[in-house]
Amino acid sequence: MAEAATRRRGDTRERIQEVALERFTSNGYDQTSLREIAEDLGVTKAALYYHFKSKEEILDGLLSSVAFQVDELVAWMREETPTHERRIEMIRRLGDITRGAGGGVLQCVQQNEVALANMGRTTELIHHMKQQLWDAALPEDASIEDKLRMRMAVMAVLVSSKPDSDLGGTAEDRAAAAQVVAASLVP
Amino acid sequence: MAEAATRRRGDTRERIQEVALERFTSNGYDQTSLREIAEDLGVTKAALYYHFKSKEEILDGLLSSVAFQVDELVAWMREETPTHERRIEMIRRLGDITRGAGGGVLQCVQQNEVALANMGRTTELIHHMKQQLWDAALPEDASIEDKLRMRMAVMAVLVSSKPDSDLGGTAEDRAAAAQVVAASLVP
DNA sequence: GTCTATAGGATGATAGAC
DNA sequence: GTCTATCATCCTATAGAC
Repeated sequence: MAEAATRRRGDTRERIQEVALERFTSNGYDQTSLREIAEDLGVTKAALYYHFKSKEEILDGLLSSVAFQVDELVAWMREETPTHERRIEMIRRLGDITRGAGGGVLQCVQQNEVALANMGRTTELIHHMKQQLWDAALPEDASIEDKLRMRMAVMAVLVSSKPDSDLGGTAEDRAAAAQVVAASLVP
Repeated sequence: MAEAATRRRGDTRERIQEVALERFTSNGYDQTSLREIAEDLGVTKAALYYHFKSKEEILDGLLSSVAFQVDELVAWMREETPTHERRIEMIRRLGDITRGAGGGVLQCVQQNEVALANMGRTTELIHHMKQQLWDAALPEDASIEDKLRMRMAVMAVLVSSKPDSDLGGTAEDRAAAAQVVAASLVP
């Protein structure tokens, strides 16, 4: 059977993050209580507090894992001056991150935009991540239209990778369509 | 001085909706308590319950005001079979709604997507509104790419009308850029 | 229409036993 | 590492006086 069904002692921290990410994304950060997460895992709330010192820290743990991947992408982008082709490759790599391990975190961030917009450290982390991406992709004096195009290209990738997207088709179909649309958007 | 500063007795219902919309949009629906709204208005929580029978009903009131405008747009769209030009005009009209009276509601819906995704009646209302828009704009057998294009065009309009958008420029600049980008997206 | 007062419950978080 | 028990706080919502 699936390994997810086994008890998996010793990696409770990871299991907490898994369940939390899933619920934060589908039900929302605010609407997900620690009680729910604990019950899902078959432990008590108090157990969660042994692994994380607050609810926000559970989210921060998830964020920093993907922040590392975004930092790598930004660093790669900064190796050369950005061209149209390079920006397209950047979107492609972002798609890989979104579909890869921990990519659900980006979904989670997008789905909870407002909820995470007034949360101190978490908000700063997200804002910094986005800012770096935009700065690496476009010159600072880029036109409003180009900035908007770049943001929409990124959103196309995120929207299309939503599992319950009402676009239809398989995940692969949607990812392919997203790349085509994104390519036509990127300045 | 501004009329907003005057006491305006007798339209408490509207004032509640104004304040609620503002806070739902900027701070999030879940993170906005009725206590905050009441204090903002200089009344007590109990007073809110005289005008609305629940928190959700405050939101529903806002939603139905914009649902009417969307219904009109859908009806107009259905007068003729949709063409590229007609879809562009649809996006333009949607932009008018977004910037016009009650357009903030669309912002609010977008900003609180997850929070409003599991709320019974409210969720249905939103889902129905979106579904009608997509159905009116595209044939039901449209390709995934075309569906995605249409959705991104709408999102471009919404993103650009966000007041605190980090795109820079005036609201008019951003609206103009959004129309250009949307036009290049619409199938 | 607006108030005071309060019910009734959920939540994030902590203390301390095992 | 996980538990029981509990705290303090906040929330939505209601009852009833004015």
